[in-house]
Amino acid sequence: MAEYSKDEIRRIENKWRTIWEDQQVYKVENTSSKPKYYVLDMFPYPSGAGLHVGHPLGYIASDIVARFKRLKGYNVLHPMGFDAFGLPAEQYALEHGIHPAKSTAGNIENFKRQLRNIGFCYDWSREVQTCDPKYYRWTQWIFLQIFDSWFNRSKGKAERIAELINIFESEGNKHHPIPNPKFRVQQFSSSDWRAFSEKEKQEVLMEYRLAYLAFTDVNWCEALGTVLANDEVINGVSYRGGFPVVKKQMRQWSLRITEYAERLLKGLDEIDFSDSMKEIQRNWIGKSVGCTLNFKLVSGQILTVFTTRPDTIFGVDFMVLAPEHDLVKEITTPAQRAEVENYLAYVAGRSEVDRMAEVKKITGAFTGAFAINPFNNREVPVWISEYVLVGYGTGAIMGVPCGDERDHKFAKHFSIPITNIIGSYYTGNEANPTFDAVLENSEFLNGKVMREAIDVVIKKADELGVGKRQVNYKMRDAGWSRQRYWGEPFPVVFKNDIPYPMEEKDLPLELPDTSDFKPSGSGEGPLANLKDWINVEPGQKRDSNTMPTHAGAAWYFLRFMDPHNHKAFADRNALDYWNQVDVYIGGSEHAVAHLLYSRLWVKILHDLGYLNFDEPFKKLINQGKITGDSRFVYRIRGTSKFVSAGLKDQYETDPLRVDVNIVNGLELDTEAFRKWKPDFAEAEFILEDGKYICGSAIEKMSKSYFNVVNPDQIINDYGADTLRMYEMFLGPLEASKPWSTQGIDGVYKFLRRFWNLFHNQTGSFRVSDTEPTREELKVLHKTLKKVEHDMDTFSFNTSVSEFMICANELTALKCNTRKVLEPLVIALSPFAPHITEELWSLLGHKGSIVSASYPQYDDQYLVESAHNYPISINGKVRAQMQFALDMPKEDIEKMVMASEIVQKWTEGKPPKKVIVVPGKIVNVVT
RNA sequence: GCCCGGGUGGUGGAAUUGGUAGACACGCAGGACUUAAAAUCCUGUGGCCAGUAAUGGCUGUGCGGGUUCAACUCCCGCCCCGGGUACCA
Repeated sequence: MAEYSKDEIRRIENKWRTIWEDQQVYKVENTSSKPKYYVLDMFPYPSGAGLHVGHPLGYIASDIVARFKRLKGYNVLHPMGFDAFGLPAEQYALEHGIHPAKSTAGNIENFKRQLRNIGFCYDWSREVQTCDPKYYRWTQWIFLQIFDSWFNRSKGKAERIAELINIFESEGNKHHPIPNPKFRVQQFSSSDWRAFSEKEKQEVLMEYRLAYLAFTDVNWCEALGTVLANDEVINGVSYRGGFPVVKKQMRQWSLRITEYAERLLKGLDEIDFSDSMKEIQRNWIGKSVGCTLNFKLVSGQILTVFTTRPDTIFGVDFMVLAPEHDLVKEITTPAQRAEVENYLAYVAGRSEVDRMAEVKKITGAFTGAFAINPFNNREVPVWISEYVLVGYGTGAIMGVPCGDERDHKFAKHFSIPITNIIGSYYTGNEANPTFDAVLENSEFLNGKVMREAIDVVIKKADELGVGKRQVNYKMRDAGWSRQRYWGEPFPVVFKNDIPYPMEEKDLPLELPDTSDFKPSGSGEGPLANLKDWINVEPGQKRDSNTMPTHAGAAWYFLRFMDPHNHKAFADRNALDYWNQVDVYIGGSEHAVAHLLYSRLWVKILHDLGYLNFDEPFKKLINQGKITGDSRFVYRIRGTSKFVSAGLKDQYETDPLRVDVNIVNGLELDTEAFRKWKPDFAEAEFILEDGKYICGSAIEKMSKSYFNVVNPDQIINDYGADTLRMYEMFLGPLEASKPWSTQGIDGVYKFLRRFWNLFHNQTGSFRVSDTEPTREELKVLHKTLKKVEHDMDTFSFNTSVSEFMICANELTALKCNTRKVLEPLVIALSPFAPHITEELWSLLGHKGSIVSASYPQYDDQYLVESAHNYPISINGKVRAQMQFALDMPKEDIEKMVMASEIVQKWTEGKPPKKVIVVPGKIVNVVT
């Protein structure tokens, strides 16, 4: 009947895609007697460029897991949606005048078409789009819940603002100090609280809210007209477009993620993320344990520093304040005023980029003030320098040049004398941050090892009342306002400059339709241009900003559980049933932002009682990037002659990227090249060995590098099953690798060979009902065991190899018995769903293979026949030696040797079994 | 600089986590089929040496040491590549 040809593949794949859709084969219910399993992909941002072969890598892996788990009897949630708000659509609108809603919808359609072609088992009835008002109604609702909560430090969890108000009314804030030490009110009693005006009360509450409005230093990007999050700024420029970014004070929404720093850190121990991912998050949170120390200044003020190394207290030779530190103006002596002001002017004139570029540059100014070391009353000079940051710790440090590299350079540069407290550990040339030195010149610490002295000093400081234990975090609160149009509006109304939450019944606050997306420029968002919308009624205004894309993405995995609910973000039963995402697959580029915000939102929702879990993702897999493999041609300067790569050094050439699709390996299709662009129609070539050889480079896959390979093309040439298996075959899921079609034929040949097992030479379907031989069963069970094992470790590349071996062996055995082939069809179906559906129906089954159950392997077929020999130790049979049947006789001596060795090392612990192959002990089971 | 990964044939990559390194696939070479080519199938394929041959020997997992009966795997030192981070006290 049919050969596994291009036409047949197309017929089979189209047929099954249609059946899957028409019969809603992948629809999943929220109620089931089966155990649940939740497999999730990081939903894509639907860019205009469409999918390239790099995108589906993770989707294919998760699809395999989802199909496998389904066959294993789980009720599997495997949804897909779109992270559809975002900057690129808005930039596109500014440049082309096409409304983001329109371009986004078009892009989503294209993505869905491409995804459909790969044969994923998504339950599309659960699709969500973050820009859909029915969706972002709940993004806004959750935001309001966060707005309506505060972090109770004594309980370590979020609570409702109403509870905080109760506390204030009964006891003021003595047990719950204001998180911000600079707020104008710090302590208030219950009667103070009652005496506050409404505005004052709201201002105080704002200092506690987990979503709050405050003047903060933000990353302002003039070119984009918006504020960027820290993770959207790379090396001082915007991650999109590479525009300069400056610090600016603006009234912004922020999420008080810092309150959750400790729980976010602790939670990492309970979830299965890769070491590198956990490490990135830990670094981002940046916990450091140390203490504060108070230095009295000669002029009377108290200067508090934070240090992780109180053990070096006797090595303090100077103090440094951040230039922006509050004390600077106050303590500067008249003699130093000019120098300090000069320096402040210099610092103010430096942009983020300058500072980034010149991190190593040493600058500073002496204030003229002196601080008194509380432990030995030594007076040390107080300096200011930009290497001390206002935002971290107390904005001031104690300088210990012998132990800290930056302090050392600073001391050398300004000729400050250096005290050595670590003896020979300090050479005089560079600082040594060791913990192991025995302290010298350190009075009561002399003779102590540094790491042990830390606690001694903290205790002593506490006794003397000059310091206390302190934990600091690098992480900042998350800026949550964007001066953009294409995002979720904030569901609040300002009255008297105080934001009040909108009522739930009035949600969603829909994004107004407009064609004016231009930022207002002043720092207000484009929504400020829409006066009717902004001004609700006299004295009542809306927020002109919108939320960042992270908002919609911070909880979408919850919405998938119950996507059409009008009454809640998801029904409680559905949330309890689906619970955590069992496996989350996506790129490591979301290591900090998305994954931290998702974890934060889930923790808050958990604290407020909406969820019974407080980590969203049980296991995270980071699929590697598939990089592009670019090709270059070399044009001789000023001509239209192109020289082959091996000869290019003989000429003066310019490299040009050429479309990878007209290069075969490294050999350029010169005809196709002439047709590629009109400029090259007249191209001439200098060949080597009759071929034009291109240069190559591995770089990211990008349209502008002409190295994009579109999956549609591969599917057209080989079919989706080949694409799926080939992407898995390419290498370990988590490894990055360049895309290359070298080898795709091997996968294609495997599928054809597999197909041919079921067909005779003329292409007719022919499967026998004869009993399988032991050898055939061995091949079957070996494959089933290997593949099932690989599922646990996500080693799909070796599974594909195993299937290839299996097909080769069964072909050699001329196996065509149903009892072997049918289980294999099921086992292969997660990898190659189309071909297996077709074979499944040819085998006479009605309905989709998804309702089949996964075959269990049986170890009895895998046991090797072997000779068992007893080993006597001290006259008693203590162990069995197992030998392969075909072991030659001359290896007997080696056996004896081996058993002697065994006796030698198992004193008292005789092994149960020793497995030997010629000349070697393979395994000793004790 | 610091913190994570990683380095295995011509290529992508296997190796049950300390047990016959190089599975599987690509590529290449040879053969079969064909008038020919493509496709397909079969055989060989880390390197060096010996042998007509079957085969045998040596060597071999970035470099240098070490532990072990046994090391790609563990330990110490170094080199290189990829990712994260960047004055965080």
